[in-house]
Amino acid sequence: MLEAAIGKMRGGGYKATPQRTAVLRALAEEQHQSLEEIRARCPGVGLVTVYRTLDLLGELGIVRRLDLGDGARYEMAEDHHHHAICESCGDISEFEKCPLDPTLLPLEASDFEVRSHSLEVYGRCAACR
Amino acid sequence: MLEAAIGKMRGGGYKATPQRTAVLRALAEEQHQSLEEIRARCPGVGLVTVYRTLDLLGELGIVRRLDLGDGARYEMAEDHHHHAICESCGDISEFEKCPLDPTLLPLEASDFEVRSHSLEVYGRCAACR
DNA sequence: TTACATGCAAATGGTTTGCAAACAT
DNA sequence: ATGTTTGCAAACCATTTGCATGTAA
Repeated sequence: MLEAAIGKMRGGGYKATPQRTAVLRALAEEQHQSLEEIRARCPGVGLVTVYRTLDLLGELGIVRRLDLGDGARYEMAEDHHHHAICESCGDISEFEKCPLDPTLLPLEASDFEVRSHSLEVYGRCAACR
Repeated sequence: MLEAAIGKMRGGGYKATPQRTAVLRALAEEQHQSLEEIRARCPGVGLVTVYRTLDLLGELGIVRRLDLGDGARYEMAEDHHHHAICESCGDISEFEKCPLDPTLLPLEASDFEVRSHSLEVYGRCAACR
């Protein structure tokens, strides 16, 4: 899992430094973390380096950056899932099953080449109803 | 269209000032505009007021704030549509038809009450292929 | 060895806040 | 009259950049 990411980095001509792998490990521990959450998981790594590493990993397609209303969040791109955001308490949960019906995608017909997608569902969670 | 939004504002105990309606009119002119684009459409309104108005309209559920990778963008919440973002040139296009298959939504079964959703498709547009 | 990576401090830029003047009801 | 809204300037805070030092390959 991390091996693949490290391989991608090396393949791109980038060095697999301790800081970069530390950030990677932090990312693997939990979905959609904020920068501070990530940073808390790799205390030895400087703030600027975390930013630059996330940037690099983003370009390599290893991490995905998202903004669900509060600030920026990051997650491993590989594990495809979607978000359910409670508008009342702000809790974010995930679900794996993708309710997209590909035959209903109008882009199939057009010249747009679909590479990935992102789906967020907003509403109220069980606790807030 | 704007009438409904104005009514909602008044209903919430807020005044429908010229500045606020100017921002509303600006929003109605085009989808997913950046703050500066909105501002260009209502030159007389102060920067801070635009921010505060967008904030207010957001709370009232009239506008939706989104972040597609570049900064924040805003659009009228009422017109439900989705985004196709070209990863190469950054162009954003919309499509109306919603490819969501509601029966595949796993949340239906759980206690999460779905109010709205947001879908973005990433890939390459016709011009960039 | 050597080009790449790190980290501090400082710069930046979008967004928010304090406060006094203008306004709607 | 009274409470709301506006707008400037200043404060704020997340993110980026310059540059000297450290390090992976």
